[in-house]
Amino acid sequence: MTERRPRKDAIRNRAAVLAAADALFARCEHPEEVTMAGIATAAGVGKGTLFRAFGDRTGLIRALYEARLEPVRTTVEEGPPPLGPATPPLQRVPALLDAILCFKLDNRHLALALEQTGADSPYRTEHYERWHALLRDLLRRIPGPADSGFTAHVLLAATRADLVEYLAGEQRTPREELRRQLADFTAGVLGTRERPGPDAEG
Amino acid sequence: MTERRPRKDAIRNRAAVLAAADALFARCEHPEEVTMAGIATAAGVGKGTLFRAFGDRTGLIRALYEARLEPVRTTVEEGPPPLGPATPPLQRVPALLDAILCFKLDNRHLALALEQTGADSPYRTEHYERWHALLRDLLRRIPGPADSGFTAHVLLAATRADLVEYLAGEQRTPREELRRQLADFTAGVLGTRERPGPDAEG
DNA sequence: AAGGAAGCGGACCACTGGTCCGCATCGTAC
DNA sequence: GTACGATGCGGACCAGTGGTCCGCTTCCTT
Repeated sequence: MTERRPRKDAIRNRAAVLAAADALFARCEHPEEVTMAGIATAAGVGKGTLFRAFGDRTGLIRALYEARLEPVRTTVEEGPPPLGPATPPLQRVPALLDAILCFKLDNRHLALALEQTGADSPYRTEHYERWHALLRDLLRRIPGPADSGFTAHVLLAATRADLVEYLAGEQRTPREELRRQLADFTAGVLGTRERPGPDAEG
Repeated sequence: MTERRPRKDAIRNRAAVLAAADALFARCEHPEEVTMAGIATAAGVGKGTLFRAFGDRTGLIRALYEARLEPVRTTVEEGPPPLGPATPPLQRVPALLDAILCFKLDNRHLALALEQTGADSPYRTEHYERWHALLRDLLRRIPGPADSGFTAHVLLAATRADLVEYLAGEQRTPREELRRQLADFTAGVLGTRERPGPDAEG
């Protein structure tokens, strides 16, 4: 329990590094062209400081990602409907997926950088496990013969960073259309799709 | 038009490189520990030969992958049902996805190596475009309000190499169970699942 | 047989993530 | 305020990667 508080220069440097990295990832097209040395320079610190504070490149990216994701997580875990825990599963599942999709759209560069850290599978990260567990539990409360765990994986795969990047960034699919497509697909999986209707195909 | 045939030593070397790379990828757990120099040494050629024949690392992996995939492609394009073109969409879609899943299970290392080539998105490859176009066209012939293109992307995302690796390799999901889960999910998406309640046109 | 084209190979290069340790900075005890 | 040990800093340094280059070898053609 002798958790000594970090020194104030350490705190300042950590913040500077995170800010610099965030800016660099936002500015650059391909995440791999953001190097550790570049981040260090941009933050005005030495490389050693980066590795001391975050362990390695993956650790830095993960820290950045988690920081950005934190508001979403809070809203999901203790916010009001339709994202919060009080929402019935049939509405919460699509709301959750939409929130994740929007997050990835708003943080494409970061999400891409994180998933592209080839070293370890993107499935063994804490935040993936969390989303998956939540989604799986929600799906379990919705009648349907398909395996909830697998369905949760596939629904999450529909929001993978590189797919989102491909559709939104390269194919220029507009944000709202992408959201609608995901919602439609989700509705189909959940069986909540409105029956024969005027589906205005755009 | 003046396509000169390659010299015979070039042909021999190319084959040797492909064989050596295949063996190395099969032997190693993580694809990134297979280096170009290692492949060259194992094949008994110089590094220059690798790059001359395949352009870069991605080119080599892609060539290997396409070579392995070729039988599947042939079966799909001109084979008998349920994979061949004579099959009605409602049966061909699940058959196609099952074939892709099995292929990835049988070639996990290669598929992983290919998808992990972070440089370019896995969505802009020739074979992905081919699978996607085929799947999308099949889906178009099945009534359903969801966007066929997007649905095709998500169904293909369900067979992504790292997800398959995670489920089969790390979580030890048995092959047959994985196939069943994918089939179940697909059936749900297609609406071909025997449903107790409201059946749409099907 | 001879000449030129195609291909070879491995030293070489640029650059990366990551380490290391002498030195500056900080928090604390007096 | 000052002295002092602990904490953190920084950038030279390292190992190892993908990729290039060019003198030399092998092959094909005539």
